[in-house]
Amino acid sequence: MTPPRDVRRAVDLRERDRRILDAAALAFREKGFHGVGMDEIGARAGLSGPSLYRHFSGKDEILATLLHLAMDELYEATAPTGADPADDLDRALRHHVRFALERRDLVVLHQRELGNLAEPWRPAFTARMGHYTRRWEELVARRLPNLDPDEVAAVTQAALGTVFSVSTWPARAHRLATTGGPDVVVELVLELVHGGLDGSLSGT
Amino acid sequence: MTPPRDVRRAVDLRERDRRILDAAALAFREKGFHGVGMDEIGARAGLSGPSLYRHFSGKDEILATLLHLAMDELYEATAPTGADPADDLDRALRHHVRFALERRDLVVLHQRELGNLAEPWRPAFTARMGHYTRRWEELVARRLPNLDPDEVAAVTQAALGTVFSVSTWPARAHRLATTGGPDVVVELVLELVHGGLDGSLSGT
DNA sequence: ACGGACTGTGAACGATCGTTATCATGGGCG
DNA sequence: CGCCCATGATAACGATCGTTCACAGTCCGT
Repeated sequence: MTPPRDVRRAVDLRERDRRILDAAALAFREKGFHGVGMDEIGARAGLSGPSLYRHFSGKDEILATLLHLAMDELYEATAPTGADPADDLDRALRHHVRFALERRDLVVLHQRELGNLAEPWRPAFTARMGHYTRRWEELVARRLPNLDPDEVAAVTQAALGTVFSVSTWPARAHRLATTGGPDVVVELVLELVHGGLDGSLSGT
Repeated sequence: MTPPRDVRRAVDLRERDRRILDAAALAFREKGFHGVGMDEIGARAGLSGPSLYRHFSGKDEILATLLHLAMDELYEATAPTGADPADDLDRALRHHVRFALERRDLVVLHQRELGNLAEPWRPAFTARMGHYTRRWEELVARRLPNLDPDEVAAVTQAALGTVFSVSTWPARAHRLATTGGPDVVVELVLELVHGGLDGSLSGT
């Protein structure tokens, strides 16, 4: 009998693969995709470099898998419920800030290593990115109906920039999360973003 | 007679060096520091790979020079005039947004390649980064006096994340700048940031 | 005109990279 | 037990990297 799968997720993994991916994500965040060798990824995961090829077809697939993992999480968070537009946007923002706090490695990769995604993974991922961006712009457009499409796109990117910056905050700014817990950071960022969007309600 | 220099700037260059640096900045932005070879940098600048060593001691120094160039521009923009704190913050923000639009390559490097800065350039640049961050936090703290230091650090990073996101906006969002000119983007981003900061005036 | 400093080139070196080949080990099952 | 497939390790290959070397052309002061 085939094991049950969550069809909406592009990636499903065994436990050993997760160790490899976690090690790779951390290493990629620290030194960049091209700055880390297969031997180092293997060593961090507790095995040798060439053994990684028993789990992935190569370094490129490891990166592609990590980017898809991040996209799984981020895309789901943008699902509209059809209810109050402001609630949908608020929920998406909260989920993103929390994810940027808990999986800094994945979010940093999503910001920095998109350009290093190789064939044949690039087209499929570019398509997913398109859907993701369109959903975000819908969330923003519903909240700010009097903006034209270019403005919606810009405001969306600015808001995402604010949210994702959490994953690159230096230790000084990150202390807020370690002392007060993640919720403190979530509320602070949401206050900033919502305040900015409220100010943009004035129209063109 | 020694040529006159602007002492506040860490970097001063001849014209040929600028071509090399521009080519390197563009290549680094597209493929990442480790993803570009010296031969490619040279080819983009109109010469061969080994010729670059007539102008720089190596690849690491090219990156270090680029990061210092970005820091020259960004640090100057954070100078307080002692006048109205709100004006100082506003001027710094405007300068940063405009710089993130005009020199996307340098700003992207400043965001992504700090970790690839090698010895012996790392300590000096880390020190400059510290001064830069502290000046920014002062600008924010003067504008929001009832925030504690950790909150100031977090709000500062979030605002910088918003501003610097401009340099990574995709084409869709960037069309605002090509159709309406850079000022449209500057005003939009400033409205977002100021709106967020106003909302945070409510205190802890 | 001569000599040296400056700036360019192609060839080549050692190191490291991603990947493959080859072999060892061990658990599940006839 | 004997077999096999999954999973590990070591050695090695070709490619590419950053860098150095040896050399050629050009400009300029004497």
